[in-house]
Amino acid sequence: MPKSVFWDIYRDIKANIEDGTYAYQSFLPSEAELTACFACSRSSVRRALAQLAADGYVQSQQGKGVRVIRDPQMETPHGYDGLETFREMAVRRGFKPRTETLLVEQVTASEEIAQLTGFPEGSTLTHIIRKRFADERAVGTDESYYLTERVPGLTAEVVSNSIYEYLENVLGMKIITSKRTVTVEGVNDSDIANLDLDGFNAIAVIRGNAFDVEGIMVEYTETRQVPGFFSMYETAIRPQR
Amino acid sequence: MPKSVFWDIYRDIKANIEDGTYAYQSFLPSEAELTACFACSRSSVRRALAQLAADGYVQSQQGKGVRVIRDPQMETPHGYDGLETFREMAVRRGFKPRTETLLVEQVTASEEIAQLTGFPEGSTLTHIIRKRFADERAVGTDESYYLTERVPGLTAEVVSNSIYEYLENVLGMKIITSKRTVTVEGVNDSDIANLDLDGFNAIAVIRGNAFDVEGIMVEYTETRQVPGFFSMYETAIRPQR
DNA sequence: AGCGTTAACTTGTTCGTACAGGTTGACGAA
DNA sequence: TTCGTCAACCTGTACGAACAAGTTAACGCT
Repeated sequence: MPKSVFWDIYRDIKANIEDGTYAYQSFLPSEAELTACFACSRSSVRRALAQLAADGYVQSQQGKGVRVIRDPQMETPHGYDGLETFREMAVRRGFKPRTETLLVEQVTASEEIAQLTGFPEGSTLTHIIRKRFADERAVGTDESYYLTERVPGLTAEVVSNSIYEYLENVLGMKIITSKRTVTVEGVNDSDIANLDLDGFNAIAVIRGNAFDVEGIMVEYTETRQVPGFFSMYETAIRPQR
Repeated sequence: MPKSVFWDIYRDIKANIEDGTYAYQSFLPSEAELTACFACSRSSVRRALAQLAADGYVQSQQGKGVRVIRDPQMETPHGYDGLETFREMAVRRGFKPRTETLLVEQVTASEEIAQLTGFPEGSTLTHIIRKRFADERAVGTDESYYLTERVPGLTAEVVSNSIYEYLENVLGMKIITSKRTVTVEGVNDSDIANLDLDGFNAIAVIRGNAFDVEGIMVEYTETRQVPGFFSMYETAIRPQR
């Protein structure tokens, strides 16, 4: 269900921060006041506040209160995972995005592929390579392996649109957890052959795994993006252990 | 206090995942069993599980259970914020780390600096520029502004060691929330002058703010690191709203 | 005036309970 | 056998209560 008490509170407070009702550096009403205001339990209020803190909107201090630490004028909104989609990035920067599918094939995971992707050796995988264009400039490549057993029907036609939408809307599958490693590396021969590097000789490399609702790893992706076409946002909270 | 029930449970389960007692893809004991096992309330167990999920160790599925989605053989451990410190990176890769302080000065925030850093115009700031060496190769620069009022005593001597340790141990200050943006950009004149780029013409740029216990922004940092000397790890969980 | 105590707030942690909702396998009717 | 029902598990959400611990300002004593 997309509705629950604490998410309503979360959205409400978040909106008030973004429109300036709760100003940057000011204190939110106390948990007791919010509890009364929303006519719910303190637990629900606290859960909403915890989510807001994880998203970098507020920070609470024992004995004092909960302070707004997000200035809507300064900060750009990002998706839940902080990683800007190629399409989002392109649109935001005023480029026309286009995706070209270079390869769609079924493979059996060799030891080498298993080592690279983390899939068990011998798995049947769908191997996909795509190229990203912004105003017809090749700015990135995307090489993915999907577990065919759980993600069937990935054809060239399907892949040319959004794979994410296919998973969500057609297969009714949801990605719950994603793990990613970001590095910056020198270009390789494929990059030189495939991308309009515009003279650059280093690129952003994002390698990641994705897990479905059952906790099965269904995707391994390696995305390589030209400088200027990669951006990532993150909020980190120091644990109190 | 660094000890509380749910952190104990968190650590215990985490250790069992990392040493293989709870195997990759297996289910944890049910919340009821864990509650009995740890002789505590279900709430505490659930809080520990929530933290483990946020850290990419487990994923729960309603009606079934909590599955281990971390393979200790595959994945490298990172700090709480996923961003590898320069020192950590150097040590891990077998390089000898060294930090050189290029500048320590007090400045008053001009409109330009205010715009860049997010500090209020007119604030007194400590401006620091440092250079990072790995085996005597200049692989990164670090330009920071600290709010002098809250972070006093930043001299060249102090800065040549770890600023973080100075904040924590000498000033007794803690950074609670950090916000960061990561991009890959073409090199500028300073990079060319200061760094041993080894032919590379693009670098990782990490811009970030840090907030202390009071929720006051006390630091703005821009870190620029040569390709091969930057790595970041992240786990993202899709919200269920 | 200066200073320590205290009372009244705040958030942090833990407990217990109840019910909603998803999953699975056992059971019985067709 | 086949299929639907249901009971017995599981996690998800929400409530309420109690106490610990940090902060602040008012108060009263010196």
